[in-house]
Amino acid sequence: MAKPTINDIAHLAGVSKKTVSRVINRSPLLNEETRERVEKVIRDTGYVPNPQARALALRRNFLVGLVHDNPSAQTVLNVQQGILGALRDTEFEMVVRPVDRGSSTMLTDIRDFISRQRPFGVILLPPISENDQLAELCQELGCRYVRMGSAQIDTPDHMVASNDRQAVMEATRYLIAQGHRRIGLISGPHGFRSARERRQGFEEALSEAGIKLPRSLIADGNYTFESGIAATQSLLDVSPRPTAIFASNDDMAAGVLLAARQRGLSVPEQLSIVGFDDQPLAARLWPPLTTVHWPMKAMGRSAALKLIGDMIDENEDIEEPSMFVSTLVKRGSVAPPEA
Amino acid sequence: MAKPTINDIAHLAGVSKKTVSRVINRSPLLNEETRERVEKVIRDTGYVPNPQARALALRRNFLVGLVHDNPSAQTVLNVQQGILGALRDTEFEMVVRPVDRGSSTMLTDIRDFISRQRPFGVILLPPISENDQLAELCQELGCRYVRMGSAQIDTPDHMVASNDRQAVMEATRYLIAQGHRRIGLISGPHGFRSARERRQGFEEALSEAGIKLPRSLIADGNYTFESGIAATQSLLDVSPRPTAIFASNDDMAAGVLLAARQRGLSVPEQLSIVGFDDQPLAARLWPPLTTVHWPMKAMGRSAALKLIGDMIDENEDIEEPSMFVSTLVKRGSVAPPEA
DNA sequence: TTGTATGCGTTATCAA
DNA sequence: TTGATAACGCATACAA
Repeated sequence: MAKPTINDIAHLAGVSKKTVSRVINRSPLLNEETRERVEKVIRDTGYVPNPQARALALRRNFLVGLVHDNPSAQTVLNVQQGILGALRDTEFEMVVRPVDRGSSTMLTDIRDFISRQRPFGVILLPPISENDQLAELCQELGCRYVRMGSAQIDTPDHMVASNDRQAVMEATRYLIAQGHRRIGLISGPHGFRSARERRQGFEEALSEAGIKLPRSLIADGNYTFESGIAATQSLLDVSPRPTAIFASNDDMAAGVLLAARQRGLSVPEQLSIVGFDDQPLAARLWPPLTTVHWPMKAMGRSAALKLIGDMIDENEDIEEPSMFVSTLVKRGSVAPPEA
Repeated sequence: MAKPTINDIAHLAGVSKKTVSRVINRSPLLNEETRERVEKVIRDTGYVPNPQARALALRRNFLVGLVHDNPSAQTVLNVQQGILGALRDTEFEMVVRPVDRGSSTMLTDIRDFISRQRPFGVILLPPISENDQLAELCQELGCRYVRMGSAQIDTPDHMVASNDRQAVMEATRYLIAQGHRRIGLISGPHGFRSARERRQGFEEALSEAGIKLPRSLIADGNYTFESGIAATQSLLDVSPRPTAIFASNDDMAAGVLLAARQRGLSVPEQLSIVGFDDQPLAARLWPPLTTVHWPMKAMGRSAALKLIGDMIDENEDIEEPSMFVSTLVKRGSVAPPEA
């Protein structure tokens, strides 16, 4: 049989379409036996409402857009899992929209996407989430949005943030507590808010301990494995060389590990390493990487709930948190410096 | 201004809706100046057709479903990139649908998804793509589908496969050519077609070289890092111990590396390792992992094009390949065995 | 080459 | 508590 429509159900149940519609939408003003009769027909026929038709009539659809520019594979996936967990058992679907932040047409591309699909809302991943023009664009187009990122750069209803600065401060304090004084930093790319926050957390922890950080112990990275290798090479050329390195993400930390090995330095005995992200990779390296856990899955879930919360919450008073704390995961890549 | 509709455009251009519709759908029978006049209005107003309305009228929508059960983060992401590349500049969007293959309701869940959303088509990832009941379900529901996997288990129009067996044969031949005779295998989970194909490729290469494989050199894994460690421990207990190990995926190969290190074995001098997948992880390990490149991105692209090809091809004669070859990537984890 | 009438499956309005 | 009728925005059949 062809797919039944609301008309078929109405006919079979001997009621009007509107009544069927009321049953579907759990309208309170409905005779109980009418409801049961209609529900039986729905069950028997396996009828499901057509989302496209609903979208047209309601003038809103059930798509949540995930707009991103490949922060890192694992990050994207964690966020997706979080979002999909929140969307589970709702009528919402997640559509993924990758963009190219290097392209001059990025804003136009996103504008086209939003004005074409008119998604119920969009979730913006870092680093493009840091782009204020993008947020303004969403406002202008009347599209709900939630930004994810490493600092509170929007109002709580539009933002799910991690406190990267605080987390890196704690990680750095841990290195200091282990006895390290010469600690190198590999920063993230210029212009990334996450890079700035992590760097500031690092610097604050040092200054709080009264440690002066020579400029030579700060190396530029761009979040790639290769940049981690290159940055480490320059850091290890400094004399006296650092006894520990904080890399602003795990991929770069993996590069540190490789570069250290190439120099014949043993980790953690001769060089301690701390990363950021807590990707699966971190636990697979040797020694396993001490790193900051970035709760992107939980944040993705929260972002999605912020977006659709109003539509599904029976009890609307559940307020999604807009700030998440990252925690240090201690594994094997940190030890006290050699005498 | 509210979003303009086809009616507004028709009105502004002084034509009927149908004419506007013809312009949108590039109907050939249209007066050139009429077309230009309408197109100008469309440009000026920034009009874009409503996909939901189109979907309703056309009785088909523009959603491509990606149904999977988390093979591995990187695999999912590679496939997504491939699909999204193919969908780029089309009116199609990708919706992601994770399911739980362990759950008894998996088929029901997917049935609900398909009959509710009525996606234009679905792409099924391994391992659930190997489930024939799932393919039958798609047929029954009249939903286009393409299965991805490690062997040709459906007709070419429904299948994008990699030739895992062939690829593993070549990888194993490479180990043999290096002089290895005692080679251990860590298999994938029972019931996975990819596991079977890879194992068979391994066994065929050995038998072709006249090498008899003792049962003790085959260890069961389940594609996780941890299972790679456990399997390696049992393999290295065999006496004489193997000089090389083929792990059926990279995560397990990373486990081999770790377990070897725990035993104090140097890689590749005392133990050679070959993996499968060519995840980014493979290049970040030390030594970098020799592994089989699994072209999931290209396969995802091909799967998407197979699905929507008819709708977008100007020249319909481009036949998407249904078989992809995986190639061996030689890095540092293989060397001749010690004397 | 263009327009009219009608349908797609749902919800909203307003009256019964 | 229910139903008739009109949207929603677009496409198709059939005329003109």
